[in-house]
Amino acid sequence: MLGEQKKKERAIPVSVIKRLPIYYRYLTILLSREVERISSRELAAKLGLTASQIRQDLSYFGNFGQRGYGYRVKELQKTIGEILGLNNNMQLVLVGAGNLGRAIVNYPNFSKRGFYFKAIFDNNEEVIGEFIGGIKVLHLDDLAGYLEENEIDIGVIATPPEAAAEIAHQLVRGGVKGIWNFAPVSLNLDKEVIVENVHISESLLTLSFRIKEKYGD
Amino acid sequence: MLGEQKKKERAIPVSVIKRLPIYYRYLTILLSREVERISSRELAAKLGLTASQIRQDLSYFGNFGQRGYGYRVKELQKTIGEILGLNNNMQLVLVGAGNLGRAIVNYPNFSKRGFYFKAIFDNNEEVIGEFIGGIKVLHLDDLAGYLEENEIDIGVIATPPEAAAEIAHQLVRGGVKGIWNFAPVSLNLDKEVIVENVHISESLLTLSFRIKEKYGD
DNA sequence: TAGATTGTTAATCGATTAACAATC
DNA sequence: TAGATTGTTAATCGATTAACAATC
Repeated sequence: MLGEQKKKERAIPVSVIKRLPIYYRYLTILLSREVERISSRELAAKLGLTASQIRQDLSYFGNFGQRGYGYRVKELQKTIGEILGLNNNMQLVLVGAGNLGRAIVNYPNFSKRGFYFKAIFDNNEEVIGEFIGGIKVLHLDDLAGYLEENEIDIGVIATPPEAAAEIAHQLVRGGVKGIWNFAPVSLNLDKEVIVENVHISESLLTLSFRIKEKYGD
Repeated sequence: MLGEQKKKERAIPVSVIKRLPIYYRYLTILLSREVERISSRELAAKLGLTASQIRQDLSYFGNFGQRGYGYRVKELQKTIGEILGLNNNMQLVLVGAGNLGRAIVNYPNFSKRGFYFKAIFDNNEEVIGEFIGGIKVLHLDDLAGYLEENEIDIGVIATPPEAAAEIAHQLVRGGVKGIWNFAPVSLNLDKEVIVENVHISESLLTLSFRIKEKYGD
């Protein structure tokens, strides 16, 4: 395909990477509505961005548009999916079978996008043996052994903060490529491992600040 | 206090606001360890930032440090808490009593930081009447009426994406100041309302991209 | 063709980093 | 005082926006 050959070798800024999932989600919706084409201007209006920014972002990966026409939704959605690695069949384990862990495992469309939960671990005897999203909960003590015997790409941490550091180390020793961390701690890990943090409560504090700023003290 | 008088009138960049909760969390940990002082250099090392950046950030709000000494942990923690509005007693309602909603309501320390969940709404007859975190689940149909009779600051949306837009509108009509949105949709709302999105799955796609980028296709 | 919209270069804007005088 | 570290200004870096030739 034309786009791939023209792919630039400049490094992709994090800010661009973070917008790709936003594009992907909206294009998927457009696709389900059988919309065939969309211009950078329309897309920008819907997502609260600028047309320039979208064209600039996409240009990092190739030429997907057609001058005078816009972008073909189906093609662009597929290509962004490929850029994001959604066809790479990632194997995941979850540690922490509380409400948050359950919410994550039961999140729809993960398997459709190539993310497969293979095992769940917890240290609470009461939940061990239980099935969540069709997956049996194993004892946390079996995590290291499990990781030795199975090739896992991503470890998901949904435990209380006290437990997170030790679990992260086990995951790293077990050879995961990335950690998706929901525990409210800064994991100081080897730079080799890619860590994506979701610090839920921090965004509530940000919201609180913005409300205070606007409505006064 | 000295700091407050010197407060600058320049607008606070979003990037700075987003780091305040990070500082706050770590200072709270230091405080629990009875650490008395910390320098911008030490703080930077722990949080993966630069000392310059931290000093620059804090200077938006006043002069909290002491030259040659650093920052008093207790004072700085308290001050950042005030900046974030953690003493403002925010009233919240949650819509959506699934796993994610339960995880949010049961998140520790919210009430300690001034966030109070007052009511929970769902449309699933099976959960209505149930108590979650000590709060009774009411029927979604009662949301509008509840908001009329109670002054709520923040509405939390933890529903499937299809329901989110309509609920957001009800929350806005009901007079909330901010929306904390966990549903994977872009809410196109009146600019008056402050929206903070937590799009969990998008960060998994970002992680996937980074893994793919590093380990090849 | 005429109109529309991309892809890309250049200009602007904003955020981070460096440097250092002020000062505890 | 001497050493340390802030607060702040200036320099750098990076990201966004504007502009427009290329072209469908």
